[in-house]
Amino acid sequence: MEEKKTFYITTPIYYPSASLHIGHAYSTVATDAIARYKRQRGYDTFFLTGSDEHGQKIERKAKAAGVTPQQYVDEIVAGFKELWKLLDISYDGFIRTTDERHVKAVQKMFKKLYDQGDIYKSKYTGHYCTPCESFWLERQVQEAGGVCPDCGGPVELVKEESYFFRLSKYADRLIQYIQDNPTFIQPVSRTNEMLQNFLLPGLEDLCVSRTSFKWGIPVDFDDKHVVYVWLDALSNYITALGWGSDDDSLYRRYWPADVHIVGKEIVRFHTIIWPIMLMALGEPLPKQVFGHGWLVLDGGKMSKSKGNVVDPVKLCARYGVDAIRYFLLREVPFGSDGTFSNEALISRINTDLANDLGNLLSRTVAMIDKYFGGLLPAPGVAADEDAALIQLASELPASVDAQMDELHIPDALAEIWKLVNASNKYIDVTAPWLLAKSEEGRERLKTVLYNLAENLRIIAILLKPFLTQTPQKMFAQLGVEAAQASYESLAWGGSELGAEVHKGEALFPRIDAEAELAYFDAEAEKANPAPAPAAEEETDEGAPLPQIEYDDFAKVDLRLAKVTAAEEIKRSKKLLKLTLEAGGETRTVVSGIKQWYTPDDLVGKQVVLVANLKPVTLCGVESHGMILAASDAADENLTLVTTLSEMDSGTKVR
RNA sequence: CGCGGGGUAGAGCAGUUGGUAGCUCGUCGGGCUCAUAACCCGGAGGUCGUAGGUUCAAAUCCUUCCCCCGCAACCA
Repeated sequence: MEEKKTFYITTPIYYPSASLHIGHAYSTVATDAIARYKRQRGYDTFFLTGSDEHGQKIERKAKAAGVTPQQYVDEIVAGFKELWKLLDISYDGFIRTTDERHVKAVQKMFKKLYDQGDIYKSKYTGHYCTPCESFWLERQVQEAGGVCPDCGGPVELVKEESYFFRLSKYADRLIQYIQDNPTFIQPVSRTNEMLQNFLLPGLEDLCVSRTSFKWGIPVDFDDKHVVYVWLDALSNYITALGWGSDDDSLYRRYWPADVHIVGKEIVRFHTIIWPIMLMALGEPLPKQVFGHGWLVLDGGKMSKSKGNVVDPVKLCARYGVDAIRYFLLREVPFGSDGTFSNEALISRINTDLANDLGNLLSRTVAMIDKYFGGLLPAPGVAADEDAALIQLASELPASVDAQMDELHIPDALAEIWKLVNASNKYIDVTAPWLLAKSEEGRERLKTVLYNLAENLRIIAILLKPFLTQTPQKMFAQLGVEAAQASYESLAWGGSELGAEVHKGEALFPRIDAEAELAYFDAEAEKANPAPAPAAEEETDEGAPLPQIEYDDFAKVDLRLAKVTAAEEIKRSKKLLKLTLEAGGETRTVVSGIKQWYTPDDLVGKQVVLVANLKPVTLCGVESHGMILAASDAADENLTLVTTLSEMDSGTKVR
């Protein structure tokens, strides 16, 4: 008995700290379409999705909500599953990183890697905020301005004990693998990015445990530690198949994965950390990692405060699942970024779905109804214009395959639409309404309508992986029985003669674009009443800080200083290196004002210096203090603070 | 000179083994009346970011510069 070829495909596992938006829907719908396509072509397919549920952020959010972390994620993950149900996502497995099977397998994996020396215990220094009980990296603290990123309070330098994974040990092997397998990272442009940016410069070992929070998988031989993010999350792709459990039959059947579909932001982890984990475990690597682009919103990035978060649930309710699936699959080249806008969505629905496909079905069925009493006639007289049409229809499956083999989903749909468009044109050329007027014309008319019905049947079958409801509706109107609706019956001429057609509802009612856009505006207005959308950052920054004592203020040593020299820091987009003179003392200050000032602008100017700020190194230059500037929240405008009249430098400012 | 991607008709994009610049939407005009004011045909609209080079021939190859977008490192 010959075994069916297997196909294993995955989405990323999503983080349940908030509801999913259209971007998550995009990844998942695309993966679903590929999975359905492979199943249709006879592959023994396994499609995995899931949720990545651990980490400090979840722990905190749960605490804030007054529930346990488990309760918190349970609720959100239930929402994930609802959305996937709504979008007709045909996953075969749903892995949660809180699943017992996953927890056990990760512990086993951790132990194995530790025992063989690929994970080792070490210490690293970082910053600890006592009130928050949080541990922060140097970088995070710096980004927050030298304070706790969460509460804004002081942090203390501590050493935390951690486990580290020896990425460096396997780097050479991975580089070799990537070079030997040019299709491993897709699109190929990402291959260079990974090699040049991360692999060739050298990998640092990865911190894989934490002691600063508890919501994670405990390291079973050292219970102060929980497994930290990547080891936990990435391993889902094999733990879901039973790796490391008593029953690993799925693992043996499906691994290695044929393709991991991921967003471009996590290509790096899937093409560096994940393969190295597998190498260390002695398991085969996935055949391909495909990084797709993002749906960028028309008015900029999605943000709650802009009121432009696109909620897939609402869209489906308004336009139907297939309209949304079609838009996601068709609009954006798979692998590039694309724009999401209400205009583009409406345009796609109206042009492709309503005008082209829906109307083609409608006019075909109406004519069969009108001219032949609703019964599909046997072909009568053939004519020259038939041959090209039939050939196009016959070759269509292969054309679709050629695109799907490369995961060119939008192009596969475009191939199908070639037949839709050719059919519409065929009606125009053959002019059935004229044929209906004469007896000999009616013989020809039989052929024309048969050909149209047959095209529509083939189109519907080929659409099945992409649209989940429309093909059924088409079959119902065309009177196509289940036996003729399968992929196996795809060959030209499969429509049953005398089948009874049924005029039905429009597949996709045309949308009044103007009215619809007005509706969206009204919704946005409701969700986000005047005054004009305030950016999240703005509200944060604009909010008054708590009152302080004069003593607190007096701790800041502000001085006038004169800029004696200024130069760009080449490696940096933002930084200028300034040499200041203040009361006879010379010091170097690094300031993020490159965007607004050139060195020449600054030399000779009097500025206000925060003289007693702890020194810090930025882009390799040590900075002693900072200079004051006013800037708006969006960082569009910035101006340095100076004096109305010049005073001696070093003069105290208060 | 950190890495990478991109600059082609009003918009969004194809087009790189070099050989008369194409698609979708929009726009203008025409046709048709079976159909969801849908469908079909045609026109207008581009010195292919800039400057130079190779060539009989460059969107395509080489070099210069400009601009945009990610990533990385940075607003003390």
